[in-house]
Amino acid sequence: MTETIPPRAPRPARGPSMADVAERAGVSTQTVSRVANGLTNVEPATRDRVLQAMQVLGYRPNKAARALRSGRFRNIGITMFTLSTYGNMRTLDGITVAAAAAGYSITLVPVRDPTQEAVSSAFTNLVEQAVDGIILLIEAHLVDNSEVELPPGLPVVVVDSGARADYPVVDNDQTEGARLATQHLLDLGHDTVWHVAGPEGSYPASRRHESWRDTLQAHGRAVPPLFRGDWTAASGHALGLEIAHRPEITAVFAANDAMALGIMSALHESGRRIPQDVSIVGFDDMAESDSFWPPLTTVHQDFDLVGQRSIEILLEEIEHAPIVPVRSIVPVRLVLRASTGTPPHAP
Amino acid sequence: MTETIPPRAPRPARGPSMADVAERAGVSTQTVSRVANGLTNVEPATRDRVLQAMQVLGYRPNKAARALRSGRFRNIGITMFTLSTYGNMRTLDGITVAAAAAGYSITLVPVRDPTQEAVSSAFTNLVEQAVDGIILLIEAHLVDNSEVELPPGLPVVVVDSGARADYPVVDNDQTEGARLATQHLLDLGHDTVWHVAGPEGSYPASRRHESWRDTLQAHGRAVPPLFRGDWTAASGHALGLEIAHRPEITAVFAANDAMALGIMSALHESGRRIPQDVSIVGFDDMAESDSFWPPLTTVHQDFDLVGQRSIEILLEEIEHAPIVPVRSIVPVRLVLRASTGTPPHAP
DNA sequence: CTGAAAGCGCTAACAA
DNA sequence: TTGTTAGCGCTTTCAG
Repeated sequence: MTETIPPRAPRPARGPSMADVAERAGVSTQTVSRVANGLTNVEPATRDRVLQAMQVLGYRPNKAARALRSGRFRNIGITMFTLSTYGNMRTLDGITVAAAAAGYSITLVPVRDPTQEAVSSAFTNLVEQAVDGIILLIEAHLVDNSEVELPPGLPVVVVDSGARADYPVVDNDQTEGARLATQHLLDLGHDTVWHVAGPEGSYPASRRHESWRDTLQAHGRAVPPLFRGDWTAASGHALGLEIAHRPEITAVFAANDAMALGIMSALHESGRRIPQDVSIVGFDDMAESDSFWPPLTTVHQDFDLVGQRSIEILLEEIEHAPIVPVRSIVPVRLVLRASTGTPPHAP
Repeated sequence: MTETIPPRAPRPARGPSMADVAERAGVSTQTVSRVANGLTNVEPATRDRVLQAMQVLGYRPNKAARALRSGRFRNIGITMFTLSTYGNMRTLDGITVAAAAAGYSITLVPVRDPTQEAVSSAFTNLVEQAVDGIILLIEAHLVDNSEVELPPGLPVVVVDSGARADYPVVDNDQTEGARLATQHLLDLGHDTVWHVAGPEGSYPASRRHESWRDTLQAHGRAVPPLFRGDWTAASGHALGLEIAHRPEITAVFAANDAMALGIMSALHESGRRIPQDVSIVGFDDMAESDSFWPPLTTVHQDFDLVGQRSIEILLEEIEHAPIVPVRSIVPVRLVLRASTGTPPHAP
């Protein structure tokens, strides 16, 4: 469907420079620089001539040269796995908006796989970008692994991969979230709670898993075997088919909303009622969760705040201080909707 | 929850330069440059000494200086509204991956509102970024408006805002998608099809709307009044409540999956059955649509391909040709699932 | 295989 | 208010 593009002469590599503008306006480059930077000590008449020359020539400042002089790029690098999960996408959104408000732009460096090699190579890549600081949003244990060398010499903030003590970290309160979810189901009268976890190697998945287990143990409840998903609704659906066959399962805590959706779909298919037969709690509070059927009880994460905090800490580092191991935990809350209820009577 | 960060001495602005490495290795900066760029004409022993010096000093190349010399940044700017819609997010993902494969990184410049001012100011911002080209992903009529000056002097590709003839455009086949959706419902035997549209000012929303209308007219069917949503599931839910009260509505084409989800949720709430009472078709084919209840019949968009095409065309422009008004339409397809069926018998 | 020189576009510091 | 000088870190060109 793409029409072919005829080959052409290469476009000229460079646009007009300050020198060109200066020549056309009959002033020095310095004066052009002053105008470009909005300094006031320029005769209005001169300024106008310069402005006009810029206009005519289509001048735009060369950021590379500026950065070369100043040593600053006003740009922040972000490493992340492809934006395929809701949480990552929303966090990126929050970071981008907060950065823009502070006058910084964002450079994305994707990581293909969660392998140590891919991560290390992304770090190398990142360090060679024109960035003043780095946000790591890869939510993998790998980051936690001290074998992985974090990018050196640059301010770094780690999001959602929290155990490293040597770097500042911003993290949702995974532990509290999973506790709230599990506790809620126990409070409704369920004997125990089953868990559909996120993939191995994911830091948030592990934290939610551990907190679910700890909460059950704290109440002296049996800890059922784990269901292992991969964050997708499809994986939730597959596991949900299994869950539907087991009448002893009356309460499920899914590690994210997409998997919860898949589970609910499998339960519907199998003729099991929600929440009369099985109660479900998710994690994320996607914009759509309120429109799931039934509306999903879930743990709300404040992604915008995560983004804001990350930028705040990173800019502090960039502009004032060397790396400081701050640890910022963003609170979560349980949103009660219709997917949870009291357990069915014993058969 | 954030521990306070004590004020510190500002971090040193610059890291070690090539000159530092050269001095430590006892060679010229030129040799260091050769090693840094992986050129082969360096004695292995020399190379090793240089590499070691880099290691010790923690050298990283200064991209600004490099860009200043080469006139190229290997960086692409993207303007978009905050990533709150599925389609935008997936397209960004596709673009990022395709760009990374070509050795380019991505700089994000968010646009707050769909006002002419905000868009223009984002363009200005973008032009001053260190980018070699620009992708406009703001899917608004504004872009189409020739009053809005597109960023001058830089290669540009416009995604999903297609009527401008003066710039290359990549667009999903909105028209064909809406036609497929509407036709499918008519083929099932529905007298007519109602439409829940996206927000005014959105280019894809308009195209889907027009194509829905045209398809009905081509079949000599009544064109019912429009329902107007804003892409969110919440807006779909609100309109769905109204739809549920109208037994004459048996077939609905929603302009995206999120709104379709909201509509379905409202229908469930109101005790209307899908598809026995009302059939629904969406647009997007979100990863989750297959797990909606019932699984959603929808129009699949190939976002990865959109990303690939955009990058392909933009790089062609950057590396070879001046701006060429290519127009690339990415095909869509209808995915049949369980939310559509024959109309109910007349009462 | 290695080095010296020049200059990319810009701005800080100084001079006029 | 305006101009001159120098140099940020790197790579291209030309010599050795």
